[in-house]
Amino acid sequence: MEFGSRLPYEGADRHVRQTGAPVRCHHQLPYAPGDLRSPVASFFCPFPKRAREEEKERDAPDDGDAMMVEKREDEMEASAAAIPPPFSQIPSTFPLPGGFFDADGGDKGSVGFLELLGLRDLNQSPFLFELPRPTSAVEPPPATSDPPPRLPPPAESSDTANFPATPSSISSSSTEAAVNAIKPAASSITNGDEGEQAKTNRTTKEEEKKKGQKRQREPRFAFKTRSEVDHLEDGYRWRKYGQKAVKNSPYPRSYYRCTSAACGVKKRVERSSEDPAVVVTTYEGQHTHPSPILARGAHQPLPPPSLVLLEPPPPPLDFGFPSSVRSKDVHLPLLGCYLPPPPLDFRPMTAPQPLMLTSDATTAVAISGDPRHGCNRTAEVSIRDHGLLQDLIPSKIRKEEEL
DNA sequence: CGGTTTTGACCTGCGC
DNA sequence: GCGCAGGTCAAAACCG
Repeated sequence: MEFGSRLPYEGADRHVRQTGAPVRCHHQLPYAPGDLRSPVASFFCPFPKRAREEEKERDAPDDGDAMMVEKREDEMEASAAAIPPPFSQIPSTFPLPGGFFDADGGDKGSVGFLELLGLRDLNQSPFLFELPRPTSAVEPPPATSDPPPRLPPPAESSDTANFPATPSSISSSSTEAAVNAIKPAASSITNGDEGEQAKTNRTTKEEEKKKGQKRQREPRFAFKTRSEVDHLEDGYRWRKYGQKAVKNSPYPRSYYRCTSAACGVKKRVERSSEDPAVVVTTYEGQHTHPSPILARGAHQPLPPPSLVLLEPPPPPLDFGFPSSVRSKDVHLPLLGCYLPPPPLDFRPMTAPQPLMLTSDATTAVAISGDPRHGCNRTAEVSIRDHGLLQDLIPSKIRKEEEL
């Protein structure tokens, strides 16, 4: 049996399976998307090992920190579950009850989302977003779920919706592979003729092969969430298209694809073998449409997506909500919105820039870095737009940075 | 009946 | 070249 899914996983996934409906929770949300209380634990960029290796090569040999990060990423990818130190270092502790939000179970005291982002201690903050996409796109970490106090909703989404259907965003230097990877998928869905599409896909790959080009995956980003629910609500509808047992892990990995036509976004969901309470979700690609849920879920005319996520205003962190809430319904603030934004002006970074956070084409935030590398960039926060970052970063901080 | 999930088979990349 | 593991396909089953 290839699918070891009938084990512990079953229970956790039941919520989704029983309904047969779109993987989406309809329960009362313990918090609104973007709410600080959301359980996102940590982010990491699981982009292709190879790419990372290449990047690593380019990286200065003396960049120990960077190396460590990469290694961890590898490990992470190897077993999506492993929560390597790097992440454990992340201010993963959310001031929430029952450690629900405690990404790594550590107890480092209360830490706000911003702090989580590394703003608390820019010089040391180890964590967060890594956008290793060497040449191109940056992975906008979805600030997902968590609570980014304010996530850029699909609205900015206009971003989301307007994102050049993917490929372009992937970029400049991004290889054709990336583009091809997306187009085929999108078209297949659109035509409803997956069979042909699949063939097309393969054909494309073969062509790439002939050309001697290596197939490149779409930029991906992942995050961990402590939740009982495997599939976290993120504002989009997903269709499960596969499940595989994961080596060295009792938990299977599920593969989902965005149900929207022409949207080739995929995501993988799996539980950490080390900590079953942790769900690792990896997104690949970017949505080419607005969140279907926001579009229809509201009872009232929806404000611009961005606004939607912004409200209700995150209440003071009152972590006293019922335990029943825990993990039952985990809604991620439209992660899709964070998917690879249009080509950013990210000059080829020599080394992985740990803590790179981007919300859209014009926003980039290096939350941390290696001081030795002039990563003063670290604390370098360049906010050029009014997207996610602005919501995430207090104006005060921004001003300071700008000065 | 349309959409989603399940799941065995198949494809692909990678390490040895 | 071979084997393994990850990823995807697609037919059948399932569900509302």
